Amino acid sequence: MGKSETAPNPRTPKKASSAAKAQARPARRRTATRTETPYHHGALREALLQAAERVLERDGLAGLTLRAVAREAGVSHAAPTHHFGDLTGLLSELAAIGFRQFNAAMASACDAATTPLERALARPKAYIAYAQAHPGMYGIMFRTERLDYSRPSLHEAAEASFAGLANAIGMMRQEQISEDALTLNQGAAIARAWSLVHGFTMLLLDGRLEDILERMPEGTTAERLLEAMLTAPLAPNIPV
Amino acid sequence: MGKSETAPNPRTPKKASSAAKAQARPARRRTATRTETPYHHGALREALLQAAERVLERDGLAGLTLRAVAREAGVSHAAPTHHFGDLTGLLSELAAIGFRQFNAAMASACDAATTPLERALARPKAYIAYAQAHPGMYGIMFRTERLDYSRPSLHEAAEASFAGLANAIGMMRQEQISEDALTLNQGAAIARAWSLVHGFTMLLLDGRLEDILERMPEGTTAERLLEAMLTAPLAPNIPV
DNA sequence: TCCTTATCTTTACATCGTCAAGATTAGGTA
DNA sequence: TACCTAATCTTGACGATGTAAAGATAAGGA
Repeated sequence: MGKSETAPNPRTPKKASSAAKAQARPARRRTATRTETPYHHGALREALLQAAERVLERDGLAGLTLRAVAREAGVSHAAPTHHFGDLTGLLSELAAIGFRQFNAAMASACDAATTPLERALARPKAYIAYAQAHPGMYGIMFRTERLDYSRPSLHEAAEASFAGLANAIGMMRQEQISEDALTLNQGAAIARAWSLVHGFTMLLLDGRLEDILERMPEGTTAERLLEAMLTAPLAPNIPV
Repeated sequence: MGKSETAPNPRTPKKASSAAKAQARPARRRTATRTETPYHHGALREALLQAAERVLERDGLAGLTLRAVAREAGVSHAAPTHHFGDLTGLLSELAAIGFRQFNAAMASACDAATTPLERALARPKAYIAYAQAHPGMYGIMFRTERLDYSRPSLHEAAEASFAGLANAIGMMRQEQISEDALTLNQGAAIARAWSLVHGFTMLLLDGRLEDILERMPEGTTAERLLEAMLTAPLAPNIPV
């Protein structure tokens, strides 16, 4: 596609889109109509984040570049810099959004559960369901190396995710889990639950579980395998 | 560092390094000494893979580029193309090497174990030990999206890794695990073991377990947490 | 000895992240 | 209201990357 990088700003007008035509825009003639594409966007930061989410869903992790996001939002390639600093900044803010979506999905799944077994399975199921529905977002959150957890939004969202996990483990073990002190068994339980579901999800998204699924009784889905993994009895005298 | 990309090939002479000096090499005068830097490397493929491993250890995943590998090996930036096709090819061959190292480490750890408990813990411990010792390599194997499993070397090495896991699970369960048919419980056991250790390793390498480790009894190491995670009794009536 | 082919270099191109400088406008201040 | 500072956005440039094409060089068989 010829789509030259230096083409005039094709941002779509937000309101009063009428009478906005035949604008060759030779160099930059503004202050007249004002309805076409204002120099100042007004809410570019949010627009960029939404554009990034679209690009991520459309082109995957590899296609998510600063310039692609700027193109998708219809601004110049350097516009994101002012709002996010650099690529790490954009990815971090996007990851924060992902964590919030993620937490919300697990919380609502948890609320809908009634029996103890349902409650125990609700979070893991919601976990992999979110990852399968938004693999790009999950990759931003857990696969990328370029994340800056010193950013408050990301730090808070990730912290909330961890707190939700710890809380769920506490509920299952029917004991209070303190904020700043964990027993060995408590830490082990949290690490086990997190590792299990996170590892399963990574392997699933990477297609590494297909070998297993193919060799299992036909019709075995990933969700069924997850359920079996979480509930199947352990062999005697064997810790894992 | 001025290190111009077009500087004359600085490959170090392999043997007979004497009498190889004062070579301004104005344009390309070869066929005379032959001891300096032959146009044909002779074993460039292996040299590139070793260079890639060095670059990976030195500069991490982000620094591992085709051109950096070529520089490290002292050849032109397009030389790797002929041997690996593209970046995916190089990464895939490197990942295959990683899987072989990985399998060897786990196998030897397994052989050294005597008691059943040791045998059960030997593989997981060797798994995270390898990942901690070679985080770059582990990243190539499990974090990169650019891997081509249709390459025979990578396919075989990854398959061997999986077979080793399935075999270990079979030993622990004291049952034969067939090549092409898995019961639900067998598949669940394999998925559980793999997910647990893989997830734990990813979280550990990403620094996401530090929050947990800090809050646990002081002196708790990652290895201790792993051990507890694998052996701590599960709470009653709770599957996870 | 010659010639085909594999190997390696050179050159070029599109794309990327990032920086610096300029253009434009919003919003407070007189 | 008029101005002015600062925020916002664009333009242009730079070095780095992956990849393709074309040329140079040497290896190995005919």
